[in-house]
Amino acid sequence: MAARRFVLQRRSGHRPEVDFKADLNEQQHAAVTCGDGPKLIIAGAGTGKTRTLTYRVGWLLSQGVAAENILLVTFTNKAAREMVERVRTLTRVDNARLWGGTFHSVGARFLRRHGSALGYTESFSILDASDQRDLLRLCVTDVGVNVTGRRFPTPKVLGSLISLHTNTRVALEDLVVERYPQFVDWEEAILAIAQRYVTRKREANAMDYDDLLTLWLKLLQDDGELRARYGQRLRHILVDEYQDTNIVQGEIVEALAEGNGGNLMAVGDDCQSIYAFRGAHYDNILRFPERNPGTEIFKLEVNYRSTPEILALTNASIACNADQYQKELSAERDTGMLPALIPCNYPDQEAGFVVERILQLRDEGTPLREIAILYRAHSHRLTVETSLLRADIPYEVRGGLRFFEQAHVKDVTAHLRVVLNPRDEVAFRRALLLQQGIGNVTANRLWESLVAATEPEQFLQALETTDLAEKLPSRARAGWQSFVATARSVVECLNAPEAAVQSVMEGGYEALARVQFTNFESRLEDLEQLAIFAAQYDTLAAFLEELVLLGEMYGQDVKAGGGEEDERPVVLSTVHQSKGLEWDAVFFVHLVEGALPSQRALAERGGEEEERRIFYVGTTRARNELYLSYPIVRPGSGMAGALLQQPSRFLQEIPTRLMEPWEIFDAPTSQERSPASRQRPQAGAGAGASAGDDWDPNVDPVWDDDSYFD
DNA sequence: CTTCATTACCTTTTT
DNA sequence: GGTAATGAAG
Repeated sequence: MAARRFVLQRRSGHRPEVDFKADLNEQQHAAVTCGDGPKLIIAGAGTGKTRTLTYRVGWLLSQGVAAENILLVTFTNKAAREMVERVRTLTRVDNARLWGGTFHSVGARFLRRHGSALGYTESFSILDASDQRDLLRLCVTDVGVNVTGRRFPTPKVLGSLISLHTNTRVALEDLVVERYPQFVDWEEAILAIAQRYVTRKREANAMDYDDLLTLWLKLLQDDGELRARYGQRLRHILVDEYQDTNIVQGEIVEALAEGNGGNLMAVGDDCQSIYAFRGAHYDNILRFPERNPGTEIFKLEVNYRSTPEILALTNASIACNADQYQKELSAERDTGMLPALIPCNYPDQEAGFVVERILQLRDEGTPLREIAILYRAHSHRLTVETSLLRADIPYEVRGGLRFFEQAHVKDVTAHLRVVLNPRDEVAFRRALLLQQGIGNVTANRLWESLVAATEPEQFLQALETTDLAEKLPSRARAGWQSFVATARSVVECLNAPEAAVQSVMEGGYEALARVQFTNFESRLEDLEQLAIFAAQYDTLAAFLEELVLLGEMYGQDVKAGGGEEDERPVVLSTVHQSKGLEWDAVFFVHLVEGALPSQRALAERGGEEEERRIFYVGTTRARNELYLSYPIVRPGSGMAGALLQQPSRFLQEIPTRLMEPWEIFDAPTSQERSPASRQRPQAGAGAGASAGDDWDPNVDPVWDDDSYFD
């Protein structure tokens, strides 16, 4: 039979038609079209960093570089997706083969392929923070410290200690002395636990977040051939948000670049480095030129995002930091309103202001989705959230517990994990302990007498052939059988994640959830969502990996009713989570000493500078309007305990002409006229503040001369 | 051995 | 409002 010939066009070789000259300013164009070798792009806030990176990828493609020869590492998955999407629309090239993602997700991909050299199988588990705690708890038992009597660090503290140690390479002993001097007596035990933890992870065929980086680096360092192979393949390495990389990440990209002739482009803004707490290494960006000889530096200094007024304020603020690349951001946009400074008497008044002003903005035509409320720490959002709820303004909270990290989601996925990776003791125990009549001791016995297995079918066989069932105490038998039955049904679903989730639910978890949780309805809804989410994936393995590494779905997203039906809500977010985003109007709340800068951060080296950068990142999110507010009184519990707070030093150090002070007055409502219904926090006698209806002269800032803060 | 109740201690930021 | 350690009852 004669076949008809059908020629597929090679789309990846297709030359995109993009007018690089017209689309970019001079600085951007220079960075986008530069040649080979190490490059450092210092991109100020709002200067088109994403655009530049996107066009750089487009440029490389237009020069005939194949998509699979480009590695694009970004800080969040969201940034990665956005970037890939923008490249696609820009070049209309199929770039599915572009390697892109966070360090952790790229590391996981690498280790799935090459982890066997370190004794891992392809289906190793990834431990999140709570798995890490569970495993550490076992290690504490292993080491056999007597934790009664004297205080011993909790698994959580141990976890953060170990993590900081791996990410900063500071010796554990020193970290204990520096950060937890109260535990110096336990130094020996802590070291033993840390060692045990490493062993335990290997035995469990599991890696924590940090392993995804350190083991990746280890393979690259140990195996020159591998390094060369990846260098060959990844001809162009682009790293976003370089200021937030840590030592390990820095060495990973340098190791990769060693194999590709130093073709490494780092993009970032040292002024936006705000992740020191998890080991971000400021020197990575500051000393990049030293570490990579021949580095060409580009600066993007034209700000397209904010009004000149907002930019003047942010420039003035960040100028107070000494150690940085010199750059002067210039505004491109037309003039707008001065940033507003809003001193409030107490948190409720601050929240009232935010709500009232948001309603005005909405009336004036700013959609809610173009408004954000930012704060330093999650706890600062509470009063604002309550007021939004009362005013019926839809809002969305970014952050909090991630979807995957909620107990009920982890319970379900533990069943899937242990089937996929039968050496995962953490998952095994978690799933088994849910059963009635099985506790710690029984779970231990079962684990120990189980024939070691690495494959799902093998595991199932071990579960079924083992004569454990007869030896179990009678109260534990039903639970064990139920566990085995669920495992059996999950094994059937290795290529059907949705069905796997459902079989765990039907295998008894739904019934358990109804009994265990008071809010079981919303939890069951979550799990339905989980099943729907799972349906997108072909295999259990892919599903689980996406969940733990790309888990940007948040479970606590609160959406108040009201408003227009499909009106996208106001965003409430920590500054950290707002990184890379922008809004027309930004309310930066709770700007008091102790909150921003936070008390604890100030105790650390470089703490004040880091906090100032947080202030900088927050304020630079605003396009048109910026509202800086703070409550003066912190209400204590009841009548006593109220405290006066100082406005943040980051407000005080800004020249006053760069802000416009707003005065807040309470319009008495009918409710408030009746003295019995007053709900204001009462200030303590010693605080010198009272909470009457009238403007209190003790709290009222004085608006004369040049200072608002005397 | 398991399970449940009670207590103290938090809470900076996250892949 | 959440977690972790502890103790007592079944």
